[in-house]
Amino acid sequence: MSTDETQARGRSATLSDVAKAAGVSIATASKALNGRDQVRAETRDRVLRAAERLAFSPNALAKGLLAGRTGTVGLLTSDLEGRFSIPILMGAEDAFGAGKVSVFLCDARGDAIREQHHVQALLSRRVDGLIVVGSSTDARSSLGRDLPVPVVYVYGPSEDPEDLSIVTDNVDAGRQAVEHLVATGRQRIAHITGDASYAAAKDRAAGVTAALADLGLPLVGDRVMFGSWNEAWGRGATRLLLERAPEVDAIVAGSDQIARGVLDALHELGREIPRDIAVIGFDNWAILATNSRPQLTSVDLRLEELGRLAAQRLFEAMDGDVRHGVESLQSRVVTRGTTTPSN
Amino acid sequence: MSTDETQARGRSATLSDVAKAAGVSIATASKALNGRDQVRAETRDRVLRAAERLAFSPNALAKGLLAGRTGTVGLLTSDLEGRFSIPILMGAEDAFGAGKVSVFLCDARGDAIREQHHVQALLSRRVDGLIVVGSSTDARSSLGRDLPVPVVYVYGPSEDPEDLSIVTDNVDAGRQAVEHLVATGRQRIAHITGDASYAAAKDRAAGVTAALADLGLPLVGDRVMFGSWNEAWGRGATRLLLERAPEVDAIVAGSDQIARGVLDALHELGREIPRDIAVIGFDNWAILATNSRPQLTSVDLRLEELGRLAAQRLFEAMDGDVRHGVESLQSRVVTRGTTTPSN
DNA sequence: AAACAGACCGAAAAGCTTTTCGTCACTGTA
DNA sequence: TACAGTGACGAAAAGCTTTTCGGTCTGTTT
Repeated sequence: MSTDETQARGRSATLSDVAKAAGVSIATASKALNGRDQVRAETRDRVLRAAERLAFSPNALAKGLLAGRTGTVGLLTSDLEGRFSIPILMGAEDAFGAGKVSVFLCDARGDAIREQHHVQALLSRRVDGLIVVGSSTDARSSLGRDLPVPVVYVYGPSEDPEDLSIVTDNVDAGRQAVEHLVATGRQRIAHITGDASYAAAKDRAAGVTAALADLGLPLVGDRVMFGSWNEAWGRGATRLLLERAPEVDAIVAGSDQIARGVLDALHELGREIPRDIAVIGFDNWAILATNSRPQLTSVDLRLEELGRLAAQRLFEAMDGDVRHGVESLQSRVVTRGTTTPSN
Repeated sequence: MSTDETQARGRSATLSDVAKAAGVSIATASKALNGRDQVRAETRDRVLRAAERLAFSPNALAKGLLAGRTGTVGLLTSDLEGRFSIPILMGAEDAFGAGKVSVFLCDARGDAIREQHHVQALLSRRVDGLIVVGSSTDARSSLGRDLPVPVVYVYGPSEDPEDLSIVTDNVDAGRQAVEHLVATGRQRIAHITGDASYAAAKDRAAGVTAALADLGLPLVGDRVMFGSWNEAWGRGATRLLLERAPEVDAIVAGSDQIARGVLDALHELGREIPRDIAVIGFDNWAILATNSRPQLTSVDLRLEELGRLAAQRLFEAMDGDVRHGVESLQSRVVTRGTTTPSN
């Protein structure tokens, strides 16, 4: 068949191909496809059909080159497991609107040089903004003030107060854990948590002790039990705790992992949960929380919401509305079987 | 100070700015920066210094527009947890070489429409290729044969044998699990696994039964115990199994999650691990495997390697060396305390 | 009939880089 | 002296889209 589809084989169709196929100029084709007026309905139709037929998809590179905006952002993480990054990515995708903005995900693996490398690559790709996900809630070094695009730090704040950081309020999270336990009738509360060198451990512990003090309740075991972020510590600490303070009727575990260890030890020691003793964790990590016996009540740090807010702030910053400092989000308790005798 | 850095405020420097600052033409500046010859050493030096001073970073959009290659690939996933995607992403990043290629990560969340949307967005961004990560090892529908860029399916294969898929050999994985148990002295082996509608469950079970048959060993419990992919099933199935066949001395669990449930139940029933009974899982998911008591021996599905290979195949396909069909990778047993009385 | 308005469309520039090819000056040679 | 050859550099095109502005054509008004 003789055809005027002169589009080269393999190359995807260009606007010029569409225009030729529809028998109009490039300018008219562009206007027709972008819903501009100044195009007769019949002409627009012809162009749209041609575009459809050729599977035309406008070249975002050319568009970005022209507009100065690429509709892409970089998400820089060091979170090897994707435990934080993925929910944050999803929240960001939601906020941006699917398809409107695409996200470059880069994993620096904790290596500053690799991170610098990635930043360079992202800037040369002309991302419209950068989201930096911390590997912990501890403050991390800033990417610097002189980047040509806005940056939002998430989960772990930047050390530079001039930067904008979006974090979960971990002190409040600790407080909420205690308040939930008290609301479900507990009075003798202990706290087993992770490595004291982590801000997450310190902050949650501060919230726990402050809430207990406010309520006039003791911290059972006399002090916060700092240790490591794993199940083994949860088990060991629980055994120690029950020896020293067998009257304990609730344990705030510093993470869901620790909580799993706590539950394990409690089972072994013959305590029934939640009748004899309640347990609450942090992170609300489904794989851990919904598979324990009973299912684990946990403080959800609202990572998707963090991502959504970060994306929104990034948008605002692109439009010139730049903010500074740390913005905190409240966490929220997700109630399951370890604190309430549901099913 | 009077300056010839006429680069507009805020806009990042362009090659034209550099050329002006160095007092040469754009063409010469380009050649100097890209190591082309036909540039005098002194001139090259001047250009390099100017570029440094202006923090010049070449616009990848313009380069991509010209070259027809963008140095970007799309990674399309439906794996909400990032459990498969992140290791695969990291493997791919490794293979591409950090900074040379950037990865768009898109999560379709199991929604075909959203997926189509993302594919469109990626194509309009002119990615050089696509990696599709399945949400399970079951075959998934193909993106189609008429895409303008090569596609590699990872973890779960495409239904279309014309596509290239890179997967772990789950039958072999099941076989390896049995062989490891036998090598460590077990003879009475049972298999508790997930939902029989999943290819992963069926394949691993096939490998287990085939290996047992080859070795002339019985499948303890008489049949594969299919159920669900969670700890509760692992616990329940273990209790059932020990009632029916108390002589069992090893359990192949269909996943690390199930294995955790198995371990839990075995503890409750007073069996000592690995003295009385050994347990092996699949996935080698660190958070589960290294936190159990004892630590869990598991079959590693080598996701990073999968990602690396996918990236490599994608590269080859970009260069015209297109392959078809399913390429299988062997898994590998990671030995820990539930099969060998180490520490 | 002449001028005008309005609707529709096309030419061209801008955005940035790479590459090709042409230009220029200079050196060595016939 | 004239010429070819060479080394260094610049002009310009290509890659694709959007937008502005000017042009054409039809129909209307005085």
